[in-house]
Amino acid sequence: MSNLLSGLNPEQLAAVTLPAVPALILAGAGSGKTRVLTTRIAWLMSTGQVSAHGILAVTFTNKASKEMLLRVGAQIPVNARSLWIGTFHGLCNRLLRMHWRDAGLVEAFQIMDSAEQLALIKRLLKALNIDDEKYPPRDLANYINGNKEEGRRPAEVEAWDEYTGMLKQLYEEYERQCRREGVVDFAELLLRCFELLRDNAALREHYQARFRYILVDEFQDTNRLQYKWLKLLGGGGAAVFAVGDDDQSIYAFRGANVGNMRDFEREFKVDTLIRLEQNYRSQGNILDAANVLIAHNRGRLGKNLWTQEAAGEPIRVFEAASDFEEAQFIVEEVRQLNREGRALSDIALLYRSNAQSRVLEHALVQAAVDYRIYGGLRFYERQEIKHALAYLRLIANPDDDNALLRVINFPTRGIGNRTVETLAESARATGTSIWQAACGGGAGRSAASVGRFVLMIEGMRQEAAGLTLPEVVEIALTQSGLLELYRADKEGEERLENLGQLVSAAAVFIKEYEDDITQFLAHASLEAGDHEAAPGTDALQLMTVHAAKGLEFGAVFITGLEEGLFPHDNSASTAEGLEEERRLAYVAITRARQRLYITLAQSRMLHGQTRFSLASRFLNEIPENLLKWLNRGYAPSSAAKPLSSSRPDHGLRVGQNVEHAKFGKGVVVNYDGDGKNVNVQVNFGAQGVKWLILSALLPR
DNA sequence: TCAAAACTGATTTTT
DNA sequence: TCAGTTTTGA
Repeated sequence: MSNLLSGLNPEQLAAVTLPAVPALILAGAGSGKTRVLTTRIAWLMSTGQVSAHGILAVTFTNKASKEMLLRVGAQIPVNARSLWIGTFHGLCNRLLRMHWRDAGLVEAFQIMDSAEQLALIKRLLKALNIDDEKYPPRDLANYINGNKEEGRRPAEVEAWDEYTGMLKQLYEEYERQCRREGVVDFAELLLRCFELLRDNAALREHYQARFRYILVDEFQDTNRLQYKWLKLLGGGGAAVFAVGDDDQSIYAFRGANVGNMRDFEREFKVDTLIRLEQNYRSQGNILDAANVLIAHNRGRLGKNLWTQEAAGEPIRVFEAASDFEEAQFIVEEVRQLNREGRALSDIALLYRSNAQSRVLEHALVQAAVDYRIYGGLRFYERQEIKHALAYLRLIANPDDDNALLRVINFPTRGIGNRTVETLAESARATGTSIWQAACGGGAGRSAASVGRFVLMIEGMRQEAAGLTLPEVVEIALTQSGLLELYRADKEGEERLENLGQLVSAAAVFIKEYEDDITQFLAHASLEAGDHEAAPGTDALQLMTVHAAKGLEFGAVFITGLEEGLFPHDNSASTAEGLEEERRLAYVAITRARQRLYITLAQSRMLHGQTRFSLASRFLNEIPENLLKWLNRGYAPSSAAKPLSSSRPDHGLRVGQNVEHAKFGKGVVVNYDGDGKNVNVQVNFGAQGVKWLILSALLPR
């Protein structure tokens, strides 16, 4: 055990060895958060305070829960089955599978991903003859998910006019349809599990008595429903150990509520708040910059990172004339770093929005620098995989309309749109699934084709009964004609390969978990596979700042540090939005170990137009003594061209820097008029974009 | 039934 | 600008 605890700093040690009371651990970036979490689990078990059976550890991503399990396992022998470590959704799925009857679900309930949820909504609107321009499917999905994440069923939803009344009604219809099909969406997993525990005293007390220790990772990212779920489960006096960092809360837009941290302190009567402020990642200047920047936010729980490391290098700043030039600079610098011996995989290019990657990629391709982008298609999201899974879903639960519609005519088997619509209508009329309608005949002219499809699925189901999961997958691939289809397709080679991998995945699954189709499908829905760089190859890492959270690199480039882009225009108008942008910048800075670059461009191509902007206020918030400007006083180059070739005599130029007595520094975006009456549009960054008369401006 | 043409909207995203 | 979606037309 001394072994287990050795090397921990005093705060880490205090957190790891806390008694069985609710505690909030404020864990700064790079402060050894995961180590504290895993060591606490190992310590609790090795000291005999609790067995694996009594511990529940919750994370947000599969990646995090896998890592946690791995690292606990490295410290102490564990039985992965009795130790419940998983994502909120994964754990709720586990509980609902065990108690499906009490939860009011069908045994083989299927999990819809976001795309499937949207497809179901579109279908619903069509069936109900609702104008999808007045009620956009996306908005409706947000409305439904939003309500579920607040714990509200249709009955609890407020409606005050025709429009909101319709939304409420559609929410009801949506639920009815989900029930008919035996499917649940992601939010439903959480809400249904919450309600199960809330309404079933015996079950609630059972699990409250079982999980005496609950550990939560990334607590600042929890939404209201997840918080309520934790409160319910920990309500029996469990020691809830919440680890989080309010300064790294960057997911408010998807329902994360930082306020949960304060609520937790109050409602769980936390009197042990531990701050992990020693940073083991970044050098001094980088940490200083991060600390000063984040200090501009209000209402923080408060934290100041420090390090034993030296100050290190200053932060390098490069202001380019254009996004193109910014990319050129970065590529040159990356090559230089690489020549100096830094692996490409230890260098990251971070950006606020995905659109920025285009120019960077272009420059990288030209310079033949290997790179990887985070955020492509994941394994289980591939078309051929989705098709294969749809057949498996029909085997497990034929009432799943999404699955049926996806493959009833794929590969094509003479069941056209018309026929499908007839089936859907008759299903609608009788309140059943499309499968039921297909079984009942009445498909008009194409009755024969539909009948063959039904027989094929029935055949698969019967055969599946006696086979192992990988065998069932193979049957589905063969009998559906998917394999044949892709074999005939000269570009189907990669798809065939992926389908082969699906069979392997099924084989791995039954070894690690269970030989059960539904469980495998749940696994596929909850864990769509990762889309990060394939290990092995040394490649430069490109990603959004959001995607970089939790990662670290020797050298980091934060690009596009401009007003309007970072902070983004869409967020800068509210105090909360702006503070979240600042936290995002904080996350970006704290990714770097030794070297940090901040780059910006005076002009940038956006939505097909050249935009001129000023340096980000975040850059101005970093003290000058921490920065090293690589090209201060740089004159705008040819990228800034006059609007018209016939240059007016006032000498104004789009992209020109100007100054205003009240609004300060700005950049000319546009102008209008000639001679004496010239109006100029100026982008003043944080002060906004304004139209002014020329005489109000001074050139700079 | 498919491909071309027209249209639209563009911040961040895991489960 | 450009990618994704929907409409149109042969």
